[in-house]
Amino acid sequence: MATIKDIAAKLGLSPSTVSIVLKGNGDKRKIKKETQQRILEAAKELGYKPNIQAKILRGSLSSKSNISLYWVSDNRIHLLSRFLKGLQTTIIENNYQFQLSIVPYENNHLEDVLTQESVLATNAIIICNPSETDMEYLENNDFNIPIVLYNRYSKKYSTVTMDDKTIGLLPAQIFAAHGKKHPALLKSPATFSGMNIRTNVFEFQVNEAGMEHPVSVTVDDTMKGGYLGALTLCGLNSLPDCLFCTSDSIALGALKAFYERGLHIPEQIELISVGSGRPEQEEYCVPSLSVISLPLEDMARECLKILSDSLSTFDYVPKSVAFPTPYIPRESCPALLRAKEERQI
Amino acid sequence: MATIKDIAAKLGLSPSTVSIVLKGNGDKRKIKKETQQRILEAAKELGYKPNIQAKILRGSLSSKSNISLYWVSDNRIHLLSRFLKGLQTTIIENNYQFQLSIVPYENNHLEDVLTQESVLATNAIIICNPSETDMEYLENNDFNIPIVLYNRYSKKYSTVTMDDKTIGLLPAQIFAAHGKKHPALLKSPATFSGMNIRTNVFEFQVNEAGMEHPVSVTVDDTMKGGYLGALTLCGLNSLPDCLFCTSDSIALGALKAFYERGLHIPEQIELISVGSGRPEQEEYCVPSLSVISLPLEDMARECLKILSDSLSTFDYVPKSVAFPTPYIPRESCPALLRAKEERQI
DNA sequence: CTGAAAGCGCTTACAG
DNA sequence: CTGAAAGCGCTTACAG
Repeated sequence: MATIKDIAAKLGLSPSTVSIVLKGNGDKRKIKKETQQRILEAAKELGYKPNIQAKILRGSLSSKSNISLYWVSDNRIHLLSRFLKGLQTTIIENNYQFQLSIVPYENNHLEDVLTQESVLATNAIIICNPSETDMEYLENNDFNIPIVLYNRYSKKYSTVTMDDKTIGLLPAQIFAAHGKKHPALLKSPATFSGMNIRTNVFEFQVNEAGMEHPVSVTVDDTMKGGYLGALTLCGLNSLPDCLFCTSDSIALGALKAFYERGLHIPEQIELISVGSGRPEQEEYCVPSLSVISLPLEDMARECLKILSDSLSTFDYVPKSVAFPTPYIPRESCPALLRAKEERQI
Repeated sequence: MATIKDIAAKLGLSPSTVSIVLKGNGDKRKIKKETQQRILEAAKELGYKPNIQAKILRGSLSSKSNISLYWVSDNRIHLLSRFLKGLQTTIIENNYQFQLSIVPYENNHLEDVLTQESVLATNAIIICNPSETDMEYLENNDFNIPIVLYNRYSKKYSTVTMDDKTIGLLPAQIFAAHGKKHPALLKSPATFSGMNIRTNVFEFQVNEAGMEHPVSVTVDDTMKGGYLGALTLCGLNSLPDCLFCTSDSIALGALKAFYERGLHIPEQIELISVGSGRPEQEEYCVPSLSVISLPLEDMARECLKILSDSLSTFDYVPKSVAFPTPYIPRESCPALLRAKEERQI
């Protein structure tokens, strides 16, 4: 990497002069036009790239703490805006002096981007969506800065979690209370163990309640996936009378399929989804979606709080916070007025 | 801001020792336990915050270029994920060595965050959603680094735009070709002049085509806004037979209202929306949305390309790229087979 | 019109 | 067990 010194050496000038010209103050400081030309050309030729770390350091600019947010770059990216919203609100509310960097990574390849070197370049880290493989990498390495995991369990790092058991339990209990007998499950391939907990608990609890063993269809975590999965359900000899979807995307796709097949929701099939998407979308689809609501924004806020505390107290002892996932009944599975388990949890 | 030197001075130790302990290598380097304790306590007491710029500089880490993305922190934040997706794909495809920072700002208050000081701390900038006030600030100030504006016009900065005229023109032409007479418009308050262009051109063109003057309702740019706006339309003495919505959110809310009122789309009212949201959502709502498609991802990609070129060639001459906004007919306004203006534009 | 020198905060190899 | 010194790349106040 070429530096100002390199350019100066090449041209037989001093670093001062080169710096002045590169900063665009050549005219103001009356550097000869010709000299300016030579400097700019040399910069281009040598591929000069200003080193902003040096600029910041030199200028004693009130440098903000850098928080790096690691987010997987697959179709979970559309959840990022809810999470970011939570972070930004918190930053503004608390007047946190944070610079937020987004680091994309590929599923199972966290280790490619979260290196010891990259850790040196930030003050604290939020890690979202790590797979089992990624978690193993995290557990087997040491990074001497505050790190918080979003929705993952660890003894080594701070965590902000929700209760995956409840997410599977609630829909099963509600369907049971509604007298349903034939449950179905539209799920996407598990990208972390919590997803298996959700679906396993649902299947277990549905059995406990004396319902049939659920029909389970694994689909892509997209609206198209949900659409195709629901078509599969429609093709069965006997239709399910209730359906649990593991994401909003899947549920929204399923709604379209049921509509096209002339199936009435909730009359023929009650539907509850994991509320991972935008609440506004859940409210304004037809029929509106009953969901187990995931408090992404609140969790994002808590991630930042934990990091902020760690940074200011210099205390990196792992801290864990779990968030409730309340059930929000809407049209796709209306509340029974008498049912006590459907009160806000 | 306390530094390592401050801590060393306070304790009568050398900066070396303090650095070693703070980095977590105290045991490895056999620093007395007691000394370590004193250092950590002093760090906490003085509010020590490691200066990562200094760390990076000192370590000669292959520092990435920092690209700052300025995005307004109101409900437009849900569009951010599409934009980010475009950026991330480009970064990965081209193996760009960029660190991406997200800088939130309040509408009309870009000047609070985009300061000369903050510009020193980054290599290049993408500015999204500036208001007229924000644009004025930009036009009246000089920043000596590459800056690209997303969806705004400027002679001073590079721009990546779409054709706002076409966005208003197409729906009017299509409704006219379909023989519609009673147009309506659901729009949100203009946050930049391009939005006025879209709606003005629509209103003008609809008149040109001999249709009635459109009923125009201004609503919040949310699904709720669209829902309420559509209810207003339903309450009119004579219903519109076609409707142009200035965002996906508005259109989706409107769909719900029409459904509840028993109005059939497209039979009774044809609907075209500005396709600002997720394409998957447009496809899987009921009925699916006909949209003027905004190529956010491609535009994001182009923003990054322009900055990357500027950075490598050291050439900050403004460059402008305009993107087409193709019409995508779906169920809410099906294509007439014969209509030539409905071929992909 | 251009250059020499100091220093931003940190870490490391070396010395003791 | 701890310290003195050098240097990462840059900019600025000063000198000439």
